[in-house]
Amino acid sequence: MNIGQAAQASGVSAKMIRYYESIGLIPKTVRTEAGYRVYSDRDVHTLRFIRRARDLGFSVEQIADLVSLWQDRERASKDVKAIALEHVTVLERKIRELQEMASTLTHLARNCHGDTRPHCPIIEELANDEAGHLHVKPDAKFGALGKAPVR
Amino acid sequence: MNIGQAAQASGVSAKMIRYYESIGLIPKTVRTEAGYRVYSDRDVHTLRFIRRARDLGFSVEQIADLVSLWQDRERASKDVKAIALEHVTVLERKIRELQEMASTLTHLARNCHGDTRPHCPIIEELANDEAGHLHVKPDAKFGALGKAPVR
DNA sequence: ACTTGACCTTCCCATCATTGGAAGGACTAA
DNA sequence: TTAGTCCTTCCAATGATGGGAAGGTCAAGT
Repeated sequence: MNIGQAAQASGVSAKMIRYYESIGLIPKTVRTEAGYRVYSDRDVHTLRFIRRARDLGFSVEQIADLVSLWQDRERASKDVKAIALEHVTVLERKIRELQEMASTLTHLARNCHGDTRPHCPIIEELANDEAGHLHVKPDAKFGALGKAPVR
Repeated sequence: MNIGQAAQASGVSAKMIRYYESIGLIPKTVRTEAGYRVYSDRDVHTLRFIRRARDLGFSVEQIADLVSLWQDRERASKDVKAIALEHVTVLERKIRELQEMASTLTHLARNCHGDTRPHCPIIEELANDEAGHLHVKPDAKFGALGKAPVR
């Protein structure tokens, strides 16, 4: 199977497969004489495992751990559980931050007429020198919405 | 006021002030003969406005809009409100995604003994060829947790 | 006057996951 | 043979930010 077919079958783009190989998340594949990468069903299985973990928001670093645990038949389930629960903690913190942002904005928007007049509490709050702070102080983990990498 | 003092007073790092200038979010400042940037209280006020908007998760692009609306005394409040509400929509979608990730993982972890035996539903779910999909399909806006840029 | 140390300048690099594209080789079907 | 699709590697960009180097400037203390 060539990389394109493996990509199709696993849901991981060919670009990302090469990238995962380059960073050592997956081992280097066998090549044809012409240099084409060749994938087995087993490789596709691994790629799907990786894609699902990405869908759950695990970082590549965490996925590397999960993959090796997956392939280790002697592993303790607590090792896997620990990674999962740690990730849940991070997810929940981020959820709280976003909820605070959303509720602050919703509150401000509710008090904004939204008409053609210039008065607007949203702008006024942002410009307010007194307040000095808003409800949310994002930690150094997640940035603005709308641009970050993905999947 | 030099850039360090402006940074202190506004809560925006000197690095970011120079960056914001380079991308045109804030205008080029006056310089001393030696080339030092000089800031007024008004500039600091603008920087604080920007920092608060960042704290609420607005992208630099959105902030550029907000800043120009802020400085336009004739602007209609609906223009500001529209930006805020659009952002709230994005925030809420992201919150939902993260909640689904967290609940899927929590569910799996609850069914994992977390002992020294190898049996682990978390790994099994990730490796499951049948399921083909998990609950969450992140959109192309936000990446894995734990690494993205910020504030 | 000279040194020290804190500040400033610009420039480049790294992050993280991902996409895009260019240039060129390989394969397949007509 | 040729067209078209696939593959290869390499380089660049994304967004917001931090880190650091190399060098200039300033203010205070000796």
